[in-house]
Amino acid sequence: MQSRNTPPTRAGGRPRSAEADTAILEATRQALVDLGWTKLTMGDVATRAGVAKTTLYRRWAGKSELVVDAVAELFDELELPDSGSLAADIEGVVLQFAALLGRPETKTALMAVVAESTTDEPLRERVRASIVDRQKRLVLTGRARAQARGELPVEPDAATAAVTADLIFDVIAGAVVHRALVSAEPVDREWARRFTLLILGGLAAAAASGPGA
Amino acid sequence: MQSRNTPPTRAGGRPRSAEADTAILEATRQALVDLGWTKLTMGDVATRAGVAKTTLYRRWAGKSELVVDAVAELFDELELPDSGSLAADIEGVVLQFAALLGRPETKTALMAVVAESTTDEPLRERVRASIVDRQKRLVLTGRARAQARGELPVEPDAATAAVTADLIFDVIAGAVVHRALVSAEPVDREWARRFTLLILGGLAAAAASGPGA
DNA sequence: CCAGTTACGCTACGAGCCGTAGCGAAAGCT
DNA sequence: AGCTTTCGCTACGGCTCGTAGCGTAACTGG
Repeated sequence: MQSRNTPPTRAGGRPRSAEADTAILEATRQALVDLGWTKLTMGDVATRAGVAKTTLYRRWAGKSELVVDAVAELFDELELPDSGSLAADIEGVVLQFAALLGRPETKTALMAVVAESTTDEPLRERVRASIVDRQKRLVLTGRARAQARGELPVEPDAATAAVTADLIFDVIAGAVVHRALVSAEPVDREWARRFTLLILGGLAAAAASGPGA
Repeated sequence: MQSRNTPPTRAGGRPRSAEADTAILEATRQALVDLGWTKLTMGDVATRAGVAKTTLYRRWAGKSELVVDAVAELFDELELPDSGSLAADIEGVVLQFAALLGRPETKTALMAVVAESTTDEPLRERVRASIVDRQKRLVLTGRARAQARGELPVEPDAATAAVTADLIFDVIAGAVVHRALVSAEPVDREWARRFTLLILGGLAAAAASGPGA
């Protein structure tokens, strides 16, 4: 995964402990659950992981980078089972995102690192590579399947196809994040269903469909 | 606006300086621009505003509450000119949101306070009342206009109508925020146009429409 | 005019966290 | 062996936090 910072020079000495790495990341996630982003401190994580504070700073520049790597591992679990239809795939993506955002460690960390990244370009790139792209994969997969089934038109020009994919991704991920973290309302099957109707059929379709199945 | 904490007991003594209030909030916004959320400190804001640090703590519990009030004032400017059609109104809402999110003080502060609010319920309520509801107004206005024009069906049941409104709001606000802050790509007229097509006509319509007008 | 009440500026303080330096010991490689 | 890098530990200056204490300023009611 190339999470930690690579040692500045080449090999030849004592190798970095892989156990320490996993212990630190696990301790970071647990600290996020217990304390939240703000009250999480480097010293506390070191104590929890059973390593010295200096060891953390040898591998990560600071709290933001550490937390990004810690939560990024959770996004590895994301997977999209082929459910046979575009509508079902969208609901699947939505519920997958929602499950991750429901976890307390993700909830408190995700917005915080995004906030940091608005004034820290390298961090933003790290967030993109470690977290955002992992989400995006799901959307691209679902889109490719839908095109294979003939449910969505294939865009011949690669550039405009990429623009469309970006648009779709921002709409889906943005809506789920906003619902879960800003509105702080549950992203359940019912919400996913109505959201899917909106995305597939547009505003009028979503408004016309009542609460029933 | 009822931004600061009301004095605990009733009147009778020296009133709080209104000039200090505006100076503090203005200094807070400027500090957000210069330093960003993380490096902003209460002491620094006090110095910029020309007041004592203790004066800040008499009115706000901490950095989060202060920043919420400081950026909330910016959201007062939000207004939706009646542009005659639902499509144009949606583009208007999107560009209004985008203009606010483009400001450096809003950019760095908004995600930060949302992150804080995930582990601080009173703060979340404050964010909702001061910021989110101000955005929501625009969406509700546009929706009502569209229904008056016959562009959207009127939902008779108040409960389901509210659910639909919440859904639409999360989709629009979420997409804009995600595009601007997570993907960190510009929300320009072209993007607003394509987004509007997607919201109005659904996925297939958005994909079918090429880059041209 | 004068007592009562509240806000203000200022100073000072203990507490906590940051990020780094310096040390001796451990663990690999050639 | 000898070299190189990591590790745990301790200690440190610097910064921010949030509060306490004081004398002064501003406004109100008798």
